[in-house]
Amino acid sequence: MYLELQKRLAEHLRGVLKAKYDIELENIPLEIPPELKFGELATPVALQLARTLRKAPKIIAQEIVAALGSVEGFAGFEVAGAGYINARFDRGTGVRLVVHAEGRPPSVQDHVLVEHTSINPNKAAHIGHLRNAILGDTFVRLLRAAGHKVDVQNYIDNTGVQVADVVVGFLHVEGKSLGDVKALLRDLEQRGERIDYYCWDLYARTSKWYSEGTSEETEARKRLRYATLHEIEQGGNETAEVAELISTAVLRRHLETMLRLDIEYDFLPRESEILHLKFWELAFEQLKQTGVLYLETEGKNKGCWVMTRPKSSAEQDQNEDGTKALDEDAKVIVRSNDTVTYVGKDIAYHLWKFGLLGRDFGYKPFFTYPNHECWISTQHGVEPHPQFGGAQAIYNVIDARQSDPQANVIQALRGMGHTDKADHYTHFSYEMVALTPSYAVQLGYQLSEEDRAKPYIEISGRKGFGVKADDLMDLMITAAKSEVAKRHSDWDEEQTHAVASKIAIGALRYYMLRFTRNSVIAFDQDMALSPEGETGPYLLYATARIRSIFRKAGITAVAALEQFANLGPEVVANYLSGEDAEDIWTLWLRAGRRSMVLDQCIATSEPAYLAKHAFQLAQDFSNFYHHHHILTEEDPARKTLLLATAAVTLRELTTVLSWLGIESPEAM
RNA sequence: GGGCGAGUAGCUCAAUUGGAUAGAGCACCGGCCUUCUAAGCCGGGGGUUGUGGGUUCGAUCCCCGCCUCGCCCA
Repeated sequence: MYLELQKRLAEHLRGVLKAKYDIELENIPLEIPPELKFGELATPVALQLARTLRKAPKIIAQEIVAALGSVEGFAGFEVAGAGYINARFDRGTGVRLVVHAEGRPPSVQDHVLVEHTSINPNKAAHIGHLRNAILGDTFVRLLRAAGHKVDVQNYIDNTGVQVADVVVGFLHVEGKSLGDVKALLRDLEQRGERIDYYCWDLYARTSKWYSEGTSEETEARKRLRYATLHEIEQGGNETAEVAELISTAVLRRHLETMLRLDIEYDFLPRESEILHLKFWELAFEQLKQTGVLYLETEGKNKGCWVMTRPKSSAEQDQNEDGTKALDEDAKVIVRSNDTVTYVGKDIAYHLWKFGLLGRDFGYKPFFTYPNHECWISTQHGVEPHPQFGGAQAIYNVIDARQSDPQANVIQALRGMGHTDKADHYTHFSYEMVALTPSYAVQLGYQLSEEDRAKPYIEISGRKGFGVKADDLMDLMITAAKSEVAKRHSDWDEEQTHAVASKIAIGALRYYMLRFTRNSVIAFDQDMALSPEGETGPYLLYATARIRSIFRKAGITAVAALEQFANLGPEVVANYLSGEDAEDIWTLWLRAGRRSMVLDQCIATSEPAYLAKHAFQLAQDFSNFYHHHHILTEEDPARKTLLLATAAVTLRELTTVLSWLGIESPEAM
């Protein structure tokens, strides 16, 4: 409703400004007033024009209102304050728009690529990875809801130092052979144990092992580490085979972990193929040809291929004679020993994403979801396969610490002349997840006095503060279960577990989404699961209450809305006027804001606005619920309206929750 | 040293990207179950938006200086 009426009013205002003042304004500012008494939409446009028109804003506002006349869907306009124009919706029309028009048909059909999760496949996923995956998955749902065609990618760095470390652990700390590792994998499989958990511990032990012993030993271990990394990058040897086995097994576990949160992927591009298919060599040629990279001939970066960083002051780019000055601050892309940096490989990968590389991965199926297949990169793939890459816009869900390398890749694209692509490259950055001190204690960690006073405890492998994603979900489900069991002693184990899982996962997802991206989340299980406040359970409780009403009323929410559609608009408008109807109208207004909030979320890459919207909807409903008793309402027309209000709230809540990846239980 | 982000109520966070009296949640105090789920609702107190200037009809938001914190690069 809001989106339509907003557009309609903007059109009319544009027309008036053109006809009356010969002014063409591209963006007419339209906002939602702080209070309902100011109407449903307002514009400060008269304030804005006061200067150019050399008139008092109030006069301008009055002239605009007079020229507007009547606009369909609006009950009227008035001038308020210093020169605001407040618009009132026609409530009968508004309600009809909410009932019918809130399911906007998808219109855009561009190809968008979202990359998220991207966990190193060398140990179990932890709580920080959950924020990444939940943010990414939610944004994918939002893009799809808005009509975009989206491919979901999960980039796998299976040849990096992290994988090398765990391989060192298997081969040199534990002294296992390739055969032993194979046997271990079979063994774990049989016992139903998790390889990612096994690696979690082994990785910690290996990190410790590096720093132990005499200085000769630590030196030797360091060399071993890089030799192992090198062998993995090379491929075609036993070390690489161990890495492949382990990283693939851990990757499967990660996909299973994410599936618990209803998170799926379409394609898993791997670092190993980027290396073996020589993506970098192609990119290197393009970078040289476009002059983005140049060979440094002096200074500390002598012999390196470097890329100039953006300068704050452009002066220092050239010497007085016009030659290029020595730029010590340039970003090294190829080191003097001919090895390429991570950023270099990333540039190549992103050329592929935009379809600019001129080479493709091989593809094979890897993981089967109920409704589709997830593919993985390989050197020699199968035919036929779906088409990935070549996107018009990309979003990389990567934490804020990576903003510098991400900026480098964007800069390289721009330097190569792909400005349009660079403009559609979004580093979807987010801050870390930490723990509240009390939750860290609850998890069994020893905290110093100083730590207890902090707002949050940073998760650190070194300090030993880590929470595995699966453990966290298990803990939350257990906690939710005991709450459910308290209230529904008649439910069997299966039903209790199913409802508790929905509550726990919903609580987790909501907690990860309610904060804007660049705020640090101090995670606390009790806060996330709290039935009060801005939490998942509070939202789910609202849906459960509405469902309960319809069970008792003996009709479905859909039927209630159909019945309501038969009521005349005048009747509806009549019931929606007056003081005691304000909370009903507020709820309809809120329900009518969904598509507007969706647009805002996508424009700003900020899913938190929808999380907030859902909360406010639930809050408005709770207020409505306590003021109007639906089932005992004696006036049949009014009862129809009240039921429809509950129905539309349920529809909106469940729709928005599904976009947030949260499923609501029938009862709780 | 350079770059990015942040500083808002006792605490954790918002603020439709320059708009009306800066809003929520938690915590605290008081009230509400014989009626659709009290995992709820209603009411109350609580603010010099780090700081000093600037831009303008109007600044939490934009510009400049300073202070503090976090991260990245060197």
